[in-house]
Amino acid sequence: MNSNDNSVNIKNPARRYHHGDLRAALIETGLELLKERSADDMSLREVARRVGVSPTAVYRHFPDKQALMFALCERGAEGLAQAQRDAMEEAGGGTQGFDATGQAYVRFALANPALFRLMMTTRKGEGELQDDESLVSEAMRELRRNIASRLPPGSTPDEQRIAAIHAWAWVHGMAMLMLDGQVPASEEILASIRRG
Amino acid sequence: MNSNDNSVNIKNPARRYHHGDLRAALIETGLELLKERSADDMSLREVARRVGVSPTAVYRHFPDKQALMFALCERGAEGLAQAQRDAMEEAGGGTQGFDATGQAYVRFALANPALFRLMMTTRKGEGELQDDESLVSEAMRELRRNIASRLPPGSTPDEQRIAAIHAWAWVHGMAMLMLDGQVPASEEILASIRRG
DNA sequence: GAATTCATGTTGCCACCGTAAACATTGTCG
DNA sequence: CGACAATGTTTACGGTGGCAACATGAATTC
Repeated sequence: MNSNDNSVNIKNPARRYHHGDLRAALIETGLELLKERSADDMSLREVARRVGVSPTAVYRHFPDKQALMFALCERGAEGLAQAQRDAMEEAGGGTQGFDATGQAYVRFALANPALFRLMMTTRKGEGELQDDESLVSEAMRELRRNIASRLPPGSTPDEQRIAAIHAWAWVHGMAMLMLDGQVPASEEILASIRRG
Repeated sequence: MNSNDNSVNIKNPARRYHHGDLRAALIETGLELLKERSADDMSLREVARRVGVSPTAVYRHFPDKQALMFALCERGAEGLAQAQRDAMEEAGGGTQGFDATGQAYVRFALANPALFRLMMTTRKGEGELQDDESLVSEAMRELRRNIASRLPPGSTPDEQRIAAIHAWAWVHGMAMLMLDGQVPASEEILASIRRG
């Protein structure tokens, strides 16, 4: 009944040589580990240890540690996007919904500090420069769409773009300052995030 | 004529057993290294190597690596505070000055990415909870003072506090998104940081 | 000025890390 | 059944932060 057992062969309870679905297990365990440690303090070896597999087995499924971390980021980005959608829907759209997405952003960061940090510092292609889409900025599509509808009519696309960036920066700064302990993560301050 | 030679004994150009001012040299070299590598990729041993000293010599001046990093943060915080004051003064105070400090904040982050990140993730006492003052938030005193004067008269201290936090979060989010490559660090966007 | 003390270096070591290379086991397909 | 490909393990290497023991030399005391 161990829900963390991502193994496919459940016939024999004894240790099998082949895990069954090691890749998924590594990701799941990695995500759990990120609830206890920062991404920097999380070692590939520890993930492997928890899954009950040798350190180098990981390399059958990920070219290097960074690739594993990237997989964790993808999961995180999904979660953030989902949280955004849920918040918008639950608040019934409109201004209320817009405020709710901002607060949901910060709450997601506070609930998953290590993962959130990792997501932010990880870019899509490991190469230096990117086109303009990162994992996270995809999750921000909702935001961008809603920003547009909240601007005075006749705004140029450039104005919309900048307004979206400013709104994102605002909540993102809030999240980071709280994560870094520079600003208390109090409900009072959380609630003050409104009226983009 | 090596300006990086923080040694006191300059008589003998040959390697001396005692460095002279190793502590200062370590900090200076650490800051230089932070211009090339992220804080995580910077090793205590590499700093020692650059200074030309054995790795464990560092421990005569800092209890552990974190303590060295903390010393770098202190320098960084000074630099940031200075940049803020300079910007305010150069712009001649007032609204112009206020906008200038915000842009100076982001520009400082872009100019010292690794140091800025380190400063933000490092808290004063290594213990969990803090009183409300961090290294960086000291540098933000200027901001807080100016925020107060830009609010409608009769604002409560609480409103002032929250307004300052929002202003800080805004520029901080801008800085982080640019550092993380989520938003281009273009002059256009930089210039859009005004009217707190 | 010589002897002693103490701050400040060094060497050697340990456990841990990421990861490459070689080998072992097992599921799959002809 | 037999061969092959996929997926594990073992071993090993260089790098890391940090501890303990030792070496050096500058400052302090007689």
